[in-house]
Amino acid sequence: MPQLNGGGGDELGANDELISFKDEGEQEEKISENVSAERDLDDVKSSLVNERMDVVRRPQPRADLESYEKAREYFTEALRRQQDGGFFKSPHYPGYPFLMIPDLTNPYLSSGALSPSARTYLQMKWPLLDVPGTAVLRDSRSPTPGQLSNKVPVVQHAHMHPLTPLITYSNEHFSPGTPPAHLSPEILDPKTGIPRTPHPSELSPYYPLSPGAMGQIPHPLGWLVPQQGQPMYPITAGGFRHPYPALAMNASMSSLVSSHFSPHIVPHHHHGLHQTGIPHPAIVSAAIKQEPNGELSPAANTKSPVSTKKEEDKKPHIKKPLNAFMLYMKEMRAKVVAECTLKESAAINQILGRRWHSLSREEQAKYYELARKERQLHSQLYPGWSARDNYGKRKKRKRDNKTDSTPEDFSARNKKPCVQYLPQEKMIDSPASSHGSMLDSPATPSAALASPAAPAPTHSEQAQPLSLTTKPDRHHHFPLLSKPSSSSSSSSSSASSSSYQPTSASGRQSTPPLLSRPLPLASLHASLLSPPSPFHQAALHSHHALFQSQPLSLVTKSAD
DNA sequence: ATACCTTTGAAGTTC
DNA sequence: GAACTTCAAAGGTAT
Repeated sequence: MPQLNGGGGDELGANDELISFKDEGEQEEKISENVSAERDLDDVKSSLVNERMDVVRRPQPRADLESYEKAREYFTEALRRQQDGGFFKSPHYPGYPFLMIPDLTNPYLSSGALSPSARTYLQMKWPLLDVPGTAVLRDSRSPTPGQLSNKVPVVQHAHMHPLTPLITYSNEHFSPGTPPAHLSPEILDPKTGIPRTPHPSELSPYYPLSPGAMGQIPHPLGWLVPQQGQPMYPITAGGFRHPYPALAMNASMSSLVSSHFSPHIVPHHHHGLHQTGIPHPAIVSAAIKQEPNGELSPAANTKSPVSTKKEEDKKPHIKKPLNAFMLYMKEMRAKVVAECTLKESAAINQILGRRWHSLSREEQAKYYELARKERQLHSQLYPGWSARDNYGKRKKRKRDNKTDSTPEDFSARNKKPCVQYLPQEKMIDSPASSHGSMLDSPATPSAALASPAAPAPTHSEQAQPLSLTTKPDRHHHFPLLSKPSSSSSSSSSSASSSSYQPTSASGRQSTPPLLSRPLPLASLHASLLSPPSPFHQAALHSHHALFQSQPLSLVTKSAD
């Protein structure tokens, strides 16, 4: 079980890291094949660097600074704390259950105020920690909704548990403009905008309960209870068992959770509610997303086409549970964004992707475990839900080619050139102690950890140019435990060499199955040659497939 | 206004 | 069972 101060934290905050990001961006820009582009890139880089430095060096501003500045300040402070080994020493997820903390970044709670949430969260999160309460309060109260922009969460996350945001399936509902909930007994219904009085069940869990008291309440989801065997969630057996309290707490749903909720509070529609009557963050208003083609879900009844379609439209969109990487992204995005000036999600994601690979096995294992639990919760909440239900709900990507995309086409398709991967980042990213990892099995992290065979993935990646352009071929990934426990079989073993996971062998969505990132073939082969651990075998297998399927691209790319 | 981009992983579909 | 597709988050960018 991960401990609070556990290890390897991927401490971000380091200035070096920032630099690496910058470089990355630079490289990304370099993608352009022409020199002029590089020049532009340099310019951009310079500006980015300067900006970055500003952020890093900027003296701690005071309250009178602009919201943006404040945001940064907070973030900086958070980073400092992390580095100081304080509160956020490292992102551990001992308490996956934290995700269940009601109201945490609750997208439905228009109160928007992070304050109560944050406070509650902190209190619950580390009930045993000897954390200065003032500090907690100070952090949580700070940015008022008005001060924060919609992107506030980014900053706020820095103060919250890294995973807190993970649970919020739909942040889009977050309303920064409303007053902090803790300032008023009233809670605005996110949908109706009508103020309502929070039900005791909504508040009691957090506010009234002292950290110590909370531990006395057995958590219904024992498996979620984390560290030190201390139940952190004040969820009573008879009461609120929702695995996603955050959701349940949301204005409209919280009342539903209670047996004596006020009818007027209940949304006129039941969409978004689990059969248990408990809402889930994954539920998105049907209005937001609806099936273009009117596809019916299995649950659809047999009504006339018209009515059915209507029903369909009203049906809540239950989002897929986040996978390990998504969880990681949610957590780290804020940091990356704060550390560098990059704003494009695509670029950020590239960085995150690399960082993900640079994570130690243990670290990744945490996310896999979280993801596994997320899936479990999700399945419990929506037994009948299938990923297929969401198919077609999103506009179809314009996927070009694929069919016609031959290796030759590949180059043409790529608008962006490959970026050289900077070793620096890797080194910085991965804890010194960590040999990079890769994967492990979420289900059995320990097993993965045990595997000595794993060559430092980081090395290979560091040495190898990474193409930001296309997706790294997943084939190179070692088997992960993607299907953790439950399902599969895969037990995966750990990964050894780089972060390659063969699990889903298939190529990624629209991108051609080409290797954008020149594979660390040498290292890969080396690793494969070594001990024939299951992991290696799997890797080998995947690679064979890879080579078979796209030999050409591989060669060409690597040559680069 | 909305799709795209970009990442990895999970799960679905297709063959 | 391999290969492929879709979606999950996110937010700037492009259309």
